[in-house]
Amino acid sequence: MESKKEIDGAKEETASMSYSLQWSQWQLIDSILPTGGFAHSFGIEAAIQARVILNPEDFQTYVIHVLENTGSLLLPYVYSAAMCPDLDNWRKLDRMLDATLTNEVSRKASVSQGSALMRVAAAVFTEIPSLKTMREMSLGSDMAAFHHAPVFGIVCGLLGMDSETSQRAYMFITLRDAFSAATRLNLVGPLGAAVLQHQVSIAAETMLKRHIHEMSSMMNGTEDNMWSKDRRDSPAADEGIDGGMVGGISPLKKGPWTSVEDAILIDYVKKHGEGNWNSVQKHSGLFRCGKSCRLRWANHLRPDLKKGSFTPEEENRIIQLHANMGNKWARMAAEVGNLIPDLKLPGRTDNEIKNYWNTRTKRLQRAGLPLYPPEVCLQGYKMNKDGQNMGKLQTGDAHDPDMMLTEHFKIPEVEFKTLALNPGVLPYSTDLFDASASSVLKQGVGLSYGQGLVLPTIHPAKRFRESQTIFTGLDGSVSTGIPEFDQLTDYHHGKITGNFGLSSPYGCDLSNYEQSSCGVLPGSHAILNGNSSSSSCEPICGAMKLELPSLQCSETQQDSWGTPASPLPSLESADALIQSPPTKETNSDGQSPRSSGLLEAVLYESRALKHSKKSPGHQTSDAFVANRCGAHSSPMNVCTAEWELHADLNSPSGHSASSLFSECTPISGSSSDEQAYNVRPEPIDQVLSYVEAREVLHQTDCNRPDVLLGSTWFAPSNKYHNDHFFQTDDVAALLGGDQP
DNA sequence: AACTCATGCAACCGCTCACGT
DNA sequence: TACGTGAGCGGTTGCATGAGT
Repeated sequence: MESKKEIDGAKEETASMSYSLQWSQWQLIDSILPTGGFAHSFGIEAAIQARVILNPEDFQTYVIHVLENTGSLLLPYVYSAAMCPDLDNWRKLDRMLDATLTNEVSRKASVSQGSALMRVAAAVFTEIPSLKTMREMSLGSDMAAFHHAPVFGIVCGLLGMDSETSQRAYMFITLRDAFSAATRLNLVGPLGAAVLQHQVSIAAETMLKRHIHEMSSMMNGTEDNMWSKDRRDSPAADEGIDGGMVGGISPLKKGPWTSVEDAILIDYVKKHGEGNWNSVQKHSGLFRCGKSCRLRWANHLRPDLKKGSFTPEEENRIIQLHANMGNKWARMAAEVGNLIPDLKLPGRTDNEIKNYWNTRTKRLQRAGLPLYPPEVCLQGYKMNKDGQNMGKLQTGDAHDPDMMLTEHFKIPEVEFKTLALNPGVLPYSTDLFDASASSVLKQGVGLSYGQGLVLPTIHPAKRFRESQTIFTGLDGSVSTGIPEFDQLTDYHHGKITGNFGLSSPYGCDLSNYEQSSCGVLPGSHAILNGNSSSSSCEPICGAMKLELPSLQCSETQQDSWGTPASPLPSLESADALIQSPPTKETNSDGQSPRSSGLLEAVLYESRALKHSKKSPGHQTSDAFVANRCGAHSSPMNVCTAEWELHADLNSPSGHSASSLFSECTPISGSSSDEQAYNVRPEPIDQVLSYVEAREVLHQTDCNRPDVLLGSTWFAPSNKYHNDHFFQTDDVAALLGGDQP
C-alpha cells in the first residue's frame, strides 16, 4: 500500500512536472517574454518609410519574406540548440551566427534580444538550473554573444520542447512580433492583424515543413539520428512515461558530458547525495539517464578521485590485485581497498583500472611478454611453500584473504612495467627467446617458476578475435566461423586432436596437459574468479565464445598431440594458444620472437612432465594434484580423473567454474572426491622439484586467495582437509565468488 | 602538410544482483 | 515465490589525440 502511494505520488509528481513544463513553454511563447519583436520590427518601419509596404497586402507579402529569411537563416540555429541544449553547443552556435550576421543592425538586435531572453529565462524558469549556470559561465567572457536564435533554441530544448516544436515556436514568435509591429505602426488594426496572422500561419507552417525537411536531409546520419535513436532506446520511452522525456517531449542525451551538465550533477549530488540516480533527471533538469549520471559521478566528478596517470606503485598494485582477483575491477577499486588498506588504489575507478589493464594487456600481448612478472608468482609460491615445509597448518586467520594477500603477495619492489617491456631483463623470456624448445626442455623444471605463470589473461573472446585469422582448421583451412557444438563435444571425447606446433617429444606429456581442460591456464581467471559465470561463461560457453575453430590445428600438426584420444587443450589453454599462435616460429625450434605465455607454459609443462615421468612418485603426486585441479584449475594438472568426473559425467557446459570448484570440495559429498583426498601425496621433499613446478602454478596462477591457499593440499589430515575447504569456501564467499 | 595507425579514455550497453512488493 | 525496479559491474565501442610515415 505504501509503495502504491509512492508510485501514485511519483506519477503525480511526474505529471505535475509535465504540466509545469507546458506552462513554462507557453510562457516562453507569450509576448511578455522578450522573445523577439521588442528590439526591432524586422525592418517593417523602414519598409513603410521607404513605401515598400503601403497596405496590408504588401505587409502580408513582406511578412512571408521575413519568415522565409528566418526559416533559412535562423531556424537551423534554433534546431541545433534545441537538439543539444548544452553550453558548448550553444556557444558554438552563437559564434557561428555571430560570424554569419554581417549586418551590424541585425547582429546588435539579435544580441540584444538574446541577452534579454537569456536573462529573463534564467530568472523565470528556475526549474532549469542549467540556464542560469550557462548564463553565468558565459557572462563577462567572449565565449558567447547571446544571439537570439540559439538562446531561444536552448531555452526550448531545456524546457523539453522537441526540435520541430521549437522551430515552429520560433516561426510563431517571428510572425507574432511582425504583426505586433504592424499593429503598433497602425498598418493594420488589431482584428485585421489577427486575421492576417492566422492566414499567414498556414504559409509559415509550409515554410517550416520545408526547412525541417531540408535540415533533416542535411543532418541525416548526424546528431539527428543520435537523438532520435536515443528517443527510441530510452528506457523511459519504453516505459511510456516521462522519465526519458521531460514533459513527454525531450529525449535523453548521450555522448560526452559538458561542463554545464557536470555542474548540474555536482550540484544535485551536493544537495541530494549519491544514489537514486534515476531521479537526477527529474530534479535537476539534466537530460541524462540515471546510469549515465551515476557513471559520470563515479568516474569523473566525485571529489575523492585521483586524477592523472598511474604511478609505478599503483601499476604494481594493479598487477598484484589482478593476479589475485582477475577482472574484478570494481572490487579491485573498492572492496579490497577497504579490506586491505595497503593494497588500496585510492581514488581510482574501476573503469580506470580496467582501461589500464586492457591497455597493458594489449601492449604485452603484442610484445609477446607475460602479464605477470615472475616475482609476483614466485613470491606467493615461496610463501606458501615455506609454510608447508615448516609443517605449519594454515589457520583460519591464514586463510583470511586479507592475510593471504598481504603476506603472500607482497609484491617485490620491482618495476614490473619496465621488466615487462624489456625482454632482456627477464630470465624466463630470455630462455624462450634465445633457446630452442628442445634445449629449453632439457633445462629441467627448475629453470624458472615464473614461466608457467606468464599467460596473459585477456578475455577469451577477445583473444580469439585478435587471433582469429591466424589459426587454421583441422583441414588446414583458415577457420573463422563459430564452431558447432558437436565440435566441442569432440573435444571432450578426444576426437579432435592437435598440438601447439611443437614436436613430438611433447606429445605424450601434453596429452596430460590437454586433459586439464577442466581447468584454466595460469593467469586465467575464467574459472576461479567467477568470470566464467557472467561474462566469460562456463567452460563450454567460453568455448562457444571463443569460436573454437581457432584452436584447431592444421593437419600437419595433429599427430603431435599424441593419440587421437587426446582431448584438446583446455579452453584457457586455447586462450593462451591464441595468444601464441602455432606459427612456424613456435615449432620445434621454439624460437618464437613473439613467444607468448602459452608457449612458455607448454615448454615449461613439458619439461615438468618429462621430468616427472622419471619418477613414479611424481605420478602419484600428479594424481593427487589432478584430483584437485577442478578447484585449482591449473592446466598443468594432470587431471584425467578430474575431467572424467566433471567433464564427462557432467558436461562442462552445465557447470560454472564455481560449481566445478565446489564439486571438488568435500562439501560436495562426492565419493570420488573423497577418494581423491585419500590419495596421500608423496613427501614434499621427494617430489619437490616437480611439485614446486606445479605448486607454483597452482598457487600463483589460480589467482584467488582461496585457491592460493589450496597449497595446503598436501596436508595429510582429513580433518584439515575439511577445515581447509570449508575455509576455502568461506574465502570464496567472502570474495563474492560464484559458489552457490 | 597530409595521412595512417596506435593508443588512451570516456561512455554506453547488456547483464546480474539485491531489494522490495 | 514471482515479479519489477534500481544499482552496479564488466565488456565493448567510439572518439580524440599523438606519433610515425
